[in-house]
Amino acid sequence: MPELPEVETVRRGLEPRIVGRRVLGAEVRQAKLRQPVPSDLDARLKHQPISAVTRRGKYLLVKAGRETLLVHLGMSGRLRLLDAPAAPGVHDHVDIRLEGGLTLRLHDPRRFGLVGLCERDTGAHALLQNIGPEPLGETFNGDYLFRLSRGRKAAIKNFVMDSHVVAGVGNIYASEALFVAGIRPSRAAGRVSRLRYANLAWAVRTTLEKAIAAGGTTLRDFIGVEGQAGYFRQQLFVYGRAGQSCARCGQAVKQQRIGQRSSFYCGHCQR
DNA sequence: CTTTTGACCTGACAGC
DNA sequence: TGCTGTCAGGTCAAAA
Repeated sequence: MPELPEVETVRRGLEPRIVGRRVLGAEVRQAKLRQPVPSDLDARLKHQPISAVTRRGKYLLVKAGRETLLVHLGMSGRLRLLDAPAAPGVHDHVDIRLEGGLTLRLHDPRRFGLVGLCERDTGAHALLQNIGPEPLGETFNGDYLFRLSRGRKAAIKNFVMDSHVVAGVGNIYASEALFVAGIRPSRAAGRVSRLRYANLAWAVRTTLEKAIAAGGTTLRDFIGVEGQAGYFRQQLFVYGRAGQSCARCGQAVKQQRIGQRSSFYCGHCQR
């Protein structure tokens, strides 16, 4: 479900409400997520004061004392911040209880999400070790993509969705950015010019920024921490719009499977 | 090294 | 009303 803009929406919703509060305890009802939820989650988080909520790619990091809680929402994860205790429903796997009667609750039907703890003090975690640059950061640009892509034969859509190449770009925003940049998603990554990579880097950045401004994209699962939907869906050019007309040229948007994932593009505007 | 495939899960929906 | 197959905002290890 959630790509970078959705996780950033969650982060922005959480930060002002939980920073400064202490963790009272953690309840794990289902430990079998993408990785097992640490059995000492409660012991290590209890009494710790939350000092920051940050993001790395699609990972959310909650700094609590010397510990750092790591959360990933996978395909179907939702994080809600409850103002009052409420009985857990199906797929409500983890609760983090905070001062002030707040509960941070992870709901994840497919259980591709993840709740973990980083190394004490350093905040390091194996899953964060080899992630590419932040697409909204300074080191991400066309030259970086151009250099890294030389000799690569894989489709450029897979290339930009590779978390080792750039963090946080998933199936929706890869399709959208490639449309904005005018590049066909099936094109070999190594056969795209420096200039077009500059366009793509810009397209990725602006697409993500606009999506964040809209509170993310709600297709089915995604909601913010207060339960609100994101409305970037209304601004999608191609994703999920197969057969509908391209906003730029009017031709029907096409759908094609690339690397097991649905991809959407305009055959006229994207080469 | 790069690329592809299969695995991990549940739920919604289409078609029979 | 079932049943079956397909699809879904992700990611990783293993195989090729």
